[in-house]
Amino acid sequence: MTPRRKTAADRRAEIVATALALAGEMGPHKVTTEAVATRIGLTQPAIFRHFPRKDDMWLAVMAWLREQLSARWEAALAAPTHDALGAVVAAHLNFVSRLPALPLVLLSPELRRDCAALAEETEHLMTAFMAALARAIRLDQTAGRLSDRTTPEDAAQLVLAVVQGTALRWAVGKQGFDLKGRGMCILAMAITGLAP
Amino acid sequence: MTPRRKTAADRRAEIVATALALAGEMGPHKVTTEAVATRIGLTQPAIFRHFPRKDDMWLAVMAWLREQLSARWEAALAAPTHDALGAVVAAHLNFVSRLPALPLVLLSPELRRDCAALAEETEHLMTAFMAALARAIRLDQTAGRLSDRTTPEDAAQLVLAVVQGTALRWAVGKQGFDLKGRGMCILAMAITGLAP
DNA sequence: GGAAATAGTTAGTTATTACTAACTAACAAA
DNA sequence: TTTGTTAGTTAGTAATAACTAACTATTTCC
Repeated sequence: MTPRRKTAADRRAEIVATALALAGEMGPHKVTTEAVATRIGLTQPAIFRHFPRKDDMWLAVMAWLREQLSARWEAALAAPTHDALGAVVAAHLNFVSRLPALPLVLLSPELRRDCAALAEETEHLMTAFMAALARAIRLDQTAGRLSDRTTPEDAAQLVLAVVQGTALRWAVGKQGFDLKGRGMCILAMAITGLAP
Repeated sequence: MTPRRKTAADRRAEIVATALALAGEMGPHKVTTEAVATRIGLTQPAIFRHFPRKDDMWLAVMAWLREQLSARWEAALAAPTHDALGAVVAAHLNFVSRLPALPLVLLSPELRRDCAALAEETEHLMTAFMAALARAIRLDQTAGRLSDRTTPEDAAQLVLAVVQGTALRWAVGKQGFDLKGRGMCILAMAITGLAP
């Protein structure tokens, strides 16, 4: 087997994408360097030319996720809309729908076990998401679409819990329902509230 | 090292407790039979006298969790209170506070990877929790403490997402905040709603 | 076209970990 | 006291998976 050579940058990107895909299919822990390599059509040690430690591969995955996600949050916040919070959450859920691995990778204690840097990266990602949610909520509050009896930061905690809880149940339950549909519906309930 | 012999039932219980403790300390995946055995003070193959496959150990863990949790949910539902939903959620969070492993074990894709029985058990546990939440919500609805514009089942999805999302963030974030306090606070927001 | 750089290969090492085989020692009942 | 049952041991196997060393082949640049 002699595959076409690619530039290191292309190959790195390919490895990152493959790791994410495999994580979605069989859980982050089952993503071995062997599995990644054979899916791409390489031999296993080839992975180590691009990522000296396996953890470096996961770090690259996290970096990619962070880029992608924050780009989408920003786009949703920038677009003029009558529902900033809904736009951000919808953008997020849309992206996650196509990447079942995301909640698993983000929240996998397996991956964080020895690699402190990885744990930090996921913390960053979550706080960045919280910040985006808080910004959206503030926008909606000043527009009078959301109440300002709670601070944007507190409200963001509620929304984050709703989104992550739903996404995780969707991911571990083998994607048994429409994530975006259900997620937006639950968010609507959280906005309306359960009180009479 | 010749430890006191225990009855098989006692030893099984000890192994289950130890597995849970270790899962909380270093993640479910790091819970090897060796780690469990040495913490107890046994040799590694002794584990296999009590659980022929390692998966059987996790199944026993799940069964124990299910017993404990449903007992607490039932107790909370049975006790006369002016806030059934709050009581159930508080009981749940109280229990989880003392067992950081619970969200990890419940939602770990690692554990479910090959063992279908384990995946089923966790499904059961989650649906049982949903059912308990729905019952509590129905009680509060008929008492006029919650609105009945949403079905108890739909509302339970919101509460489940809130509880699981919060618990998971607490567990992976190394228990960096007071789970019960924060959780009840977020639940209160979900009940009040974010709308003006 | 030749040389340097580099993507990739083959062949292996080391560590970990679930699991087994065969034996031993404690306990319980006759 | 003896005898069967069973909790536990020691020693070892097979498989997996991260990582390394040394070599090869394909680009790219002069």
